[in-house]
Amino acid sequence: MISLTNNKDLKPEDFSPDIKGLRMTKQRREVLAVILRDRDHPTANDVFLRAQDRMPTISLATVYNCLEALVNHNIVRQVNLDRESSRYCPNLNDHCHFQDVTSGEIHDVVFKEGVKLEDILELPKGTEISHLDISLKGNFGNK
Amino acid sequence: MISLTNNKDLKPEDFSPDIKGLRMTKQRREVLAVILRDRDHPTANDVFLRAQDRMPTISLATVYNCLEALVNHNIVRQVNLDRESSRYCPNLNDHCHFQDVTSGEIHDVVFKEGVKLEDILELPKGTEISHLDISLKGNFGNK
DNA sequence: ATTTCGAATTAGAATAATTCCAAATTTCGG
DNA sequence: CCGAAATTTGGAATTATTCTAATTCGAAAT
Repeated sequence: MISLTNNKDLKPEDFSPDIKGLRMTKQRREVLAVILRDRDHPTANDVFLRAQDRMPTISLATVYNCLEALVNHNIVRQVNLDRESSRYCPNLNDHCHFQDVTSGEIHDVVFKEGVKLEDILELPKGTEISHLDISLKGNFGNK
Repeated sequence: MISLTNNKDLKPEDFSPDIKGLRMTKQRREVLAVILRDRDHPTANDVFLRAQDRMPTISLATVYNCLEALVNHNIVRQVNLDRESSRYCPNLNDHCHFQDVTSGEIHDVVFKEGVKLEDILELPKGTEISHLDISLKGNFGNK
């Protein structure tokens, strides 16, 4: 099994035919490879342009289809910041996103050890959280 | 001065000519009145439809313009959930948004007393947060 | 009151991201 | 290998939002 969180130099051929029950077509493999290669939170169009290098016939619609499939199967995360185009992120660990206002770059940010949402939010009894999205904007410190 | 956070029954005429340095035109007053009246996080189009009741000549473009002005002057907050249309919220206190998956309703949620972000996030030294957005989805408890 | 002039409003066109569609192709199970 | 089902494809359609250019408004100065 391939680690989905820590591979820098994968090639499309490296992926086994299926991942998490999702049929891995050539296109899906390539789209996933692009997202795993440059972990810079690309938009669908970014992914499209990069995928074209190795697969000149791929279409933008297919990239959208592939991204949707990958997101639905929890292989890739969709990141929405304000009204901008969606971006895609292969980091499946719990984390949130910090957009640096000067560089535009998006950084993954993790919670401190042991933090639980119930501890910080005033939620009525019986609330069940299925999705959580935290995004920040500002000047990202020297990492 | 009018409280912007706790008025249920305002009429457009109640607003003084300017709020926070923003010139209050008829349309801006009406748009603001709509948002203060029904605090259900309406979209721009919702606001447009409601504003038309009292002001049949108002245009959708104007509603967008007014909303932008109100948001830029921190009189109203813009709320973005996933890729859906923006919604607008007159609650200016620190809070986040919980969308109930069954009803679709959006609830304001506040932080527990004394919670600071620096306490819960692993941020590099020197980071300055200018904007923060937290949104949740799931089943909202019995409030 | 009237004039002036920048700001605001308006209707409609334009844009951009995303989704839809229908046809062609590929894949999988038998 | 065959047929059904899924996927890909290019282009059209959709939708939220922004832009544009013309008109109107409104406050301040005359």
